[in-house]
Amino acid sequence: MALGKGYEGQNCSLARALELVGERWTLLVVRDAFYGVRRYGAFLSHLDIPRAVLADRLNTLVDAGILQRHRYQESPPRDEYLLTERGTELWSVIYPLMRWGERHFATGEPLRTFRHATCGTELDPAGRCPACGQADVPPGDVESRPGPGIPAQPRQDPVSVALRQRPHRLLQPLL
Amino acid sequence: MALGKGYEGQNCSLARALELVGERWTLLVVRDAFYGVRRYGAFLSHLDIPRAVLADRLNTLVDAGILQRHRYQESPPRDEYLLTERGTELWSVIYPLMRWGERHFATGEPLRTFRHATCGTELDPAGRCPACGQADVPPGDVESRPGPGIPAQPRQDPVSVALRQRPHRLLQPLL
DNA sequence: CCTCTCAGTTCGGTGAGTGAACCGACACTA
DNA sequence: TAGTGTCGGTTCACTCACCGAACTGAGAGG
Repeated sequence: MALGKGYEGQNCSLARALELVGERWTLLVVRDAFYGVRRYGAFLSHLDIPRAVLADRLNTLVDAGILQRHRYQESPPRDEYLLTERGTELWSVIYPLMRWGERHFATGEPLRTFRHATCGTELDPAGRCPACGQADVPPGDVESRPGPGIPAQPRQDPVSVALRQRPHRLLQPLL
Repeated sequence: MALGKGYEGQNCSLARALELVGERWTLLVVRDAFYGVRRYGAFLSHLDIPRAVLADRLNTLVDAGILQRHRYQESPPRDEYLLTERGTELWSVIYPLMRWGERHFATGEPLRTFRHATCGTELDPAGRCPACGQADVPPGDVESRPGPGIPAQPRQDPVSVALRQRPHRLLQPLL
């Protein structure tokens, strides 16, 4: 939500959630984190987001306990950004919103499909596995596959390429 | 999401959804529509949203087929804004986001609870009815009740007052 | 050294959000 | 028939978030 920050008048929990997650780009960053994107440069090239905005969003998400920084090398110091438990719970928001957008505003075939990794069945629009009957398939058990709708001029950044090449389990590192 | 408009680079359906629903205030307007708010003035006083922004969001939502205008009197001409089918489907996004905000950022007891109207059971965080086992309780079958956490200085606008006074079925007119 | 990469920060310009004032149609009252 | 109030906006000046391009700084590699 291209947004300012506060909704002070609103004492509703939705307003508080939107103060964090409703800013422009934020949910796309979180979605990429589900896809296994973990590094500044990967978010940057995949999202075409201004560098300053990305730095700000990552900091905000870390401060909110949605992402955590993890130092993966000391010299030069480099961090990656991983979803916390709190962040992982946003799957139940992101997935239905994705499916909603796909149903109503898609231009063709879906670009990605999501399956229950343990049984291979495609998830229903609410994120359940129709075969197992499992109610909330946790994102760690979801496999994302490239869908039938590949655009004419696909993006060439490393994240897009990796996502097109092979099925991939959510939350696992992509690159 | 205080946001600009486009995420052109992103061919993902999430980005397209966010172009509509990700702007600042938009999801709060839609939530109020679920609560049964239907008129410009009611949205205005309940949300404390700038008049111009509200007018813009209502137009955008109507153009996107999420709300529909309904002329309820001719002189002077007055419209109300009702959720379409497409808009109603956003319940599966709004409800989990509300519960997520409540779990992680609430300051006290919940302000509202949501029950399956036909059996009286409180919905689980995913929007299911634990008693009936009904998977997706449609918003029209959800009853919203004032919760235990009433703020010290409650809002006095008509919508807030009505929501505090009595249980109320979603999508039914509030005032 | 020189160059390259990575992860940011800085900075000037633009556009969305803000809030107060204004507007026009109509109803109600005296 | 003038005066007042309501409702649903529009207009306008201001600010602040976003934008993109340039810059920085630490380290790697040659």
